[in-house]
Amino acid sequence: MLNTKYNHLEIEKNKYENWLDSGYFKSGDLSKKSFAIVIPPPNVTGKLHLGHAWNVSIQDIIIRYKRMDGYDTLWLPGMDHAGIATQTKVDKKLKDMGYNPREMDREEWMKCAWEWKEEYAKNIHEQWSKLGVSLDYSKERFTLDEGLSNAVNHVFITLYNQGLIYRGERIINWDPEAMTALSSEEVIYKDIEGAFYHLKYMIEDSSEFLEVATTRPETLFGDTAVAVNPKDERYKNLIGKNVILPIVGKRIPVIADEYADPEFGTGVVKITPAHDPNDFEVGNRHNLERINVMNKDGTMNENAFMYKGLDRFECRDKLVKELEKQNLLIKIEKMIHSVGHSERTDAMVEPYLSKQWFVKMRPLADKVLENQKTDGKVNFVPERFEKILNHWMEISHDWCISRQLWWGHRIPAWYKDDKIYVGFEKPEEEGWIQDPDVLDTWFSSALWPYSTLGWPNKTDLLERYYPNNCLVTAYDIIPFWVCRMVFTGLYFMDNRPFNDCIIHGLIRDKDGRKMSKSLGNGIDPMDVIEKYGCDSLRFFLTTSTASGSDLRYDEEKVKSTWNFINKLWNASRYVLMNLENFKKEDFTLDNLTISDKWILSKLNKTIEKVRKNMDNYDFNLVGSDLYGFTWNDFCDWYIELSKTNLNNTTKSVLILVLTDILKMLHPFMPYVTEEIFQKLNSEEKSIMISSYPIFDKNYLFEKEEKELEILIELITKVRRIKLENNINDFYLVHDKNNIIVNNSNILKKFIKVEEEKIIDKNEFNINNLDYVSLAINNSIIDIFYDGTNNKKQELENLLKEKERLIKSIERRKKLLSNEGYVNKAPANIVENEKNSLIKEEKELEIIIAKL
RNA sequence: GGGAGAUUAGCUCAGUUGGUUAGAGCACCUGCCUUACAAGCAGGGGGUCAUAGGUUCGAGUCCUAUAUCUCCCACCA
Repeated sequence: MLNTKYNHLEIEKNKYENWLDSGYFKSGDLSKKSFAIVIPPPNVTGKLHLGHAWNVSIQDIIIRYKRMDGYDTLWLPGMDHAGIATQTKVDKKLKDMGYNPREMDREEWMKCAWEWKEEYAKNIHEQWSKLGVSLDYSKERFTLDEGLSNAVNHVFITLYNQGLIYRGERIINWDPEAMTALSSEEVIYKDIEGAFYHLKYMIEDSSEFLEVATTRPETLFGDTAVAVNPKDERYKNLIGKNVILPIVGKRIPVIADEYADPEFGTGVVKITPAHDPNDFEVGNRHNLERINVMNKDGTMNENAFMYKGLDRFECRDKLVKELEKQNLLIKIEKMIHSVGHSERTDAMVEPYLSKQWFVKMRPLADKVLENQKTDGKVNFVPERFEKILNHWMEISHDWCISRQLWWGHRIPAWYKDDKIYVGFEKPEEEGWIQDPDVLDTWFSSALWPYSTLGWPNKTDLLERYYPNNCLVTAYDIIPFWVCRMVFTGLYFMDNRPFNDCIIHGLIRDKDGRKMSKSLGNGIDPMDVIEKYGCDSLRFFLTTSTASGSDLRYDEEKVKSTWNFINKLWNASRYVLMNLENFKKEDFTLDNLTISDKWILSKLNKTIEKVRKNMDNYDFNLVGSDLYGFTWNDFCDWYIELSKTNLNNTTKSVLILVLTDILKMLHPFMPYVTEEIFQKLNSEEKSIMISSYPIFDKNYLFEKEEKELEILIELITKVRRIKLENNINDFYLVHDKNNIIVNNSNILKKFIKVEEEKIIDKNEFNINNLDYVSLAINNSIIDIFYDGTNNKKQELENLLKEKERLIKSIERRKKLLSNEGYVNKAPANIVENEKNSLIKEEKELEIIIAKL
């Protein structure tokens, strides 16, 4: 027999291993229709957080549902090498151990990185198993494994040969700490306190000057012009003259360029083509020299003269002092401005001139935009996220894909003198040197939906599982990942990578703040699992909010989910307790009572709704339907009703309904449903491979369902009257009401009325008692009781009720006398309105009579 | 500057194409240790659906403005 309390620790033990050993997670049954999802590969940089738990729970729900519903499901696991993120962490670890990673041998360093990867991959596997996710581990991939590396090379070489990958010298976002280029998506803009430094650029052979404002004075060593707007009357006469670059003392020209905004600042801009993307463009237009003034680590180089070797910020301080001393500083204006930071190292990003590899995005992005206009588009859930994809594809700029890192796919390009060779192998000739750089980590994850299936080889897996049926991810990953999978998928596979893209939100703390290390408000899902169980966590995560919106973590809600599971547990205890001598051959659905029919009818309506919502990925709706059906219909009513008539039919219905509840809850809470399912059906191996409930219209009993609803209404009203008037002993007097006559056993139990006190009106002749009348289903039922103590209270209640009814009746009459309503509203709704009116009029009549 | 979303009970959130008296969990009040469950049972109170207009027989839902908040993008010499 089960314990009186649900013990999640006990129940969640060993089950995962059993499922795994039984091979239930494996795909490949060719007799079935396929259904595939690839997991968003977590980074091998740390522990999974609540966001991951949410993400994989959604996927597991979909996969378990489809598996039970007869599909051959592939849920392909894997992890991402996470280039810069991992390298930063490995470097930090090595530094803490006393090494200087930059002085290490590349091979040696890679060995450390692989050790790191193995360790973290192991952690992630453990966490996945704690989360109960049914991944097909036989298909697991890693972005740096051999097959995927081959796919990466194939893509790079193909795009290069087709002119969609090029190498060029551009201003890119430079992370001086990791000493690598970044893509614009990897730059996070933050508002920080900075300053506007107003400097004097003296006009050559004159005592006059131009006032130039800059936020980065240290870049003046790279200035090769100052620009004014050609239409700016103030400076028109200076165009073509020279100014003297402060400190440096050299002459630079005053040029005219539209880029200078007369409205902004002083209208004069210093032009530093090697350190600002806009200045770079201006420099191109005017053929200006590009002078790089910084080293890769953010220190100043020889072009900064005496400041050589100083950090950029130290240089700024010293330079400003010197400018002040030379009377070239006009003022320092404090300001808040937004400055780019590296997503991974948080270092202030430096716009920096360097030679990098780029993907030419325009043609690829246009292909996505075109495809979104066809039936073969990616369907976003919720739909509005399609706009995000389109928006990114519209604004997309060329993607900088080379990274000055070691951890990643080495770029398949070799150089000899000024020649470039791109291919799989090093050219045979002597003297070719491979590019030392690696590719952006998102370059490999962009291929994930098909590279994991064996592409570029034409494999059976690819044939069967591409496009994937869906992809599940958070909205913040759309620009990094979803967009890129879509354009590479369309380009290389000539088909969208997935049919549906299910978007969920971000996890926040109880007060709506983002969870972060610096705030210390992060929650470890493993702690939640320890305290409340994986089942509680999963149900909470997946049913607490509508799809696409953020979720606040609230321990109280996890707790209330635990209570729900405890309720399910105890309902199951009740069922199991009553099945001790019940054998399989005793199962029968003959002679169904009104209660049996009621619950079966409700069950089938629930199945119908649940299936619809599962298919639409509306898991919060599934959650509340199942919660309500299980707790209110099954526990509160059917189980109590069953106690009045516990024969084999009732027992069979109990088993049937509970089993279907378990099956529908199983994708959400795999462990507890498995535990109970096996106790209930000892001959079955696992709920995981049982079949999902099917809606059966033969088990819809509208008449009985309605009748029992009437009985429930009566019971609820009588209970209320009993409580309000403090009644224990009473007569239930009816007008030959069959629902009452036929269900006296139920009434006996539910409102504790003795059988002999349920009396036909014609046979009732006690006059000295008080009474309350109820209008139930077109007949009047009176409750007679000794109310000598409650006269005042009763009167009050009656007056209140009278007031309410008058108002309501008035509203309904008005509505029904409105021709537009009666003619245009759906007939059933008008009909209901009429019935309600009749009922309320009757109720009012009773009250008036009584008063 | 451009875009997306939000605003519903004390709190956190649902609310499917417009259609009975707008729902749930938690919290609150009253009464119960009723033989599955007191982490429970029974009953109850609580909402001008941000504001102002409009469309409609009918609006939380559709349209237009406004306010407040959140997020994304762009700009920021």
